Amino acid sequence: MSDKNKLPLIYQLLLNRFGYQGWWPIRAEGEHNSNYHPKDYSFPKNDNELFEICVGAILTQNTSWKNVETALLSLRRHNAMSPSGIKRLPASKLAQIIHSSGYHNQKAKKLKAFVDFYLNNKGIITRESLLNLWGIGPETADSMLLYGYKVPIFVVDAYTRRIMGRIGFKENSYGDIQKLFMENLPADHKIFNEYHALLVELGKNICKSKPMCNYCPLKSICKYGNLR
DNA sequence: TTCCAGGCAATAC
DNA sequence: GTATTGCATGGA
Repeated sequence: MSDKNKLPLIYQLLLNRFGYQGWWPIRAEGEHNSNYHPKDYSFPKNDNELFEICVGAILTQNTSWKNVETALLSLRRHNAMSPSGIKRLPASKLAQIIHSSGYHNQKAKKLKAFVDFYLNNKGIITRESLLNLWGIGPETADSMLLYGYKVPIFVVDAYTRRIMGRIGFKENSYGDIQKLFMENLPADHKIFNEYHALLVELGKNICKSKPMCNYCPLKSICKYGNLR
């Protein structure tokens, strides 16, 4: 099997093992916490939910979602989970509120920069314009576009790179890996959504820095797994 | 104690 | 142009 033909197969194997993931975790009407909503691709349903996804995308940079969740709760408690709420706060105060997410001084500055942009560009958000902002790189921009704006663009993260590298794909840069997925799968935001979430699930639980290949649903097609 | 987490910008070479 | 370093909290 050629490498490219593996992409749909990997998706099926991951889906069979882990099931639908229901990303992006979001606090819906009447819910207290951010929750996953498997097989429901209607989120975000409004501007508040969209904004919350964008905030989460910035806060989760190189940080566990658990720490981000604490920071999101803190923002809500301080009445600051909105563009105006964040704009009104001094960066130092904002940093205190989100401290559990780590890098809180940097992330406070990133949130401020994003909010200014967001308020000045209602609804018109391009990848390029996001990348021009201080604090937003390719993964954060693509996460906002895919999970917030339902744009069919593939999100590449550290897990994706590790997993694809171990399986034996030669593509290594963000752009090359992204192209690999986008040129060999239907351009459907629901599929890109699940696929990325499933890769995270595999990377978190099995294809860790110390991989547990014996439990891996991809063992049969993985170069690294077959060496073990 | 050490390592790692749903990156990015600044700096060094 | 690529490699390294600083940013920081919290759980395993």
